Amino acid sequence: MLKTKVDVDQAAVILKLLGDRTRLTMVKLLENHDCCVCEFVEIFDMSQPSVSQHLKKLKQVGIVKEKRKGSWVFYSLNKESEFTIFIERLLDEIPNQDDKLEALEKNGKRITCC
Amino acid sequence: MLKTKVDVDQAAVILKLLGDRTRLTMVKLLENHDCCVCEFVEIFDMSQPSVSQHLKKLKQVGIVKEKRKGSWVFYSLNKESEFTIFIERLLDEIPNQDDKLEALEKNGKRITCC
DNA sequence: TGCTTATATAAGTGTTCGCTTATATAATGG
DNA sequence: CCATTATATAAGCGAACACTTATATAAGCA
Repeated sequence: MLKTKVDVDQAAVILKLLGDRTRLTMVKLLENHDCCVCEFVEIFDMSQPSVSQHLKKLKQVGIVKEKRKGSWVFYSLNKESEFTIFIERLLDEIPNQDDKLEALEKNGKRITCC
Repeated sequence: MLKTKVDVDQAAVILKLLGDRTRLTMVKLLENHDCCVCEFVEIFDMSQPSVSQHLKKLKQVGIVKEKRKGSWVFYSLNKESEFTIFIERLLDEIPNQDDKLEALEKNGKRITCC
């Protein structure tokens, strides 16, 4: 049987993780694009360890997954999680953040990574 | 113009608040019923100050509102908040918690409050 | 008025959080 | 193999969090 609703405790865990400006923006960006760590470092103007730690938390509960390509590690939304529908509905309610990636593109910082 | 989406920063604040098992369950219960503080104390088996502090946080950002009736203070979902749609869509994704109120009712603890 | 019940606020405490710097690991290319 | 680049992990730290107990405020009632 397909589970249509997420348990309250599980939902609280997801919401707590997404209740952080940085992680919420990350996940919204990943809705439409795969991104590598160094791109997030640029976008959030944040140290690389800090970015890695945020991504690790998102990965631990299965919100995102990673794929290594050469020396880069690309992150993407995990579409097979039991929380996928819940998260996608949630992301529908917040505005697109792709302007942040476009800004990278203009600075040539998107291409150097990919 | 009606705002259909919630700003990322605002969304993060809401999600952080709802990213707590106790507060999320409270809000889900308030979706269908007004509740007073003492009922939450029973339901969550938690100290009265702790319950009051959770409700205060929810009130501060406008998620809930309060109305005094005699010596009791009843809390309800604030339907006029700019986050109302966002929150109601979110609550749609988690299961009804009314069994907790029904349990109170059976113990006669619901009536003594209302 | 004084007593009881309901709720709020204050203060203290251990835990979690998000960051930092330093270091380890992994892959690339000379 | 060595140097460089990308990423992960470890350790430390101040701030925020969720609780507690003690106390204050507010309403109801004898």
